[in-house]
Amino acid sequence: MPELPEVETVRRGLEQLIVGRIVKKAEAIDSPKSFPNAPRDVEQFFEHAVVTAVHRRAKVLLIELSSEYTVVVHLKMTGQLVFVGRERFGAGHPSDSLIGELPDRSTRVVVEFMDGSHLYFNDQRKFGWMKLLPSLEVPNIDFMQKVGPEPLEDSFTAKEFIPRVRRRNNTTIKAAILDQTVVAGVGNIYADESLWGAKIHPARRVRNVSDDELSVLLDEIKYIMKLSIEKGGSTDRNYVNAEGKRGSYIDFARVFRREGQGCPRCGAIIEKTKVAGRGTHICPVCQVQ
DNA sequence: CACTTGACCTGTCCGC
DNA sequence: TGCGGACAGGTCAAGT
Repeated sequence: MPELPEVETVRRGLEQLIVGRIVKKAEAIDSPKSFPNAPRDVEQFFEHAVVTAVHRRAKVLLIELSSEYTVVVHLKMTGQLVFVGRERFGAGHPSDSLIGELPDRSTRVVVEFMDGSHLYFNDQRKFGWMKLLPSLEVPNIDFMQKVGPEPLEDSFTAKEFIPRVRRRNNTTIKAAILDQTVVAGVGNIYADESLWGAKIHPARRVRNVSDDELSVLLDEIKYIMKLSIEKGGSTDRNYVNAEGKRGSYIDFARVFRREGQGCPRCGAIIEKTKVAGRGTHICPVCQVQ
């Protein structure tokens, strides 16, 4: 669900909404797992800290504070970071918001700013997490050391992509591009969409996929992710941006969640199967096993 | 070592 | 209407 385009959309929203705001306090609600080192040990690093920047690496958000600490957030499946300005209280809800009054029962962490606005970390399934780390330590954490290159960097070309995928030569192409150490940010939606774009069956072994096909696949990954960012990401179930609003990429999806409908390229009926343990959508004509 | 599977959770949907 | 079970999918630990 939140994959690279969704996390990037949240990042852009937060950059507009919370940079420059001063934290009053942060509170973890009822779920130590969502915020392993909160609240007692971390309060002093939040209090009166100014939000200086919001960055993204792969599917992780990095909210930098003037206290030289960084809030690291992974939304996993159902995580949301929603900002609510003071003006929203009493003003009713925007009609395009997917969420109601906050906090609600999925709220795990509440950050209150000095001006009365709030940032809510909601997570229905509790897979997501927030951690407060010294900013200097962030590049050294295990995740940062292992995660692969950003696919949208212009410097990331087929020349870098192909050998990284071929490290997983013995598995399926879908499993390979879902591997975050191969390339950052691809999840189930954009794996299916880009493999359809490149006319590659997700269950094919990497060793049976040519370099030319991998090159096309990288182009498709870049194209799909850029398009999805333009559309504000995919709202399949839970995903919302920093204003609580849905993204519209799913309306443009060619195969994801479109089983039983016609392939936009050839008209054949799109099928749903399982590859790499995930629900997988294919055109049985365009994507030959 | 490389790869696959199961666990982590909860809400939703489907069939009985 | 209620209930059990399957399903959703990002990541990591455990298993093959």
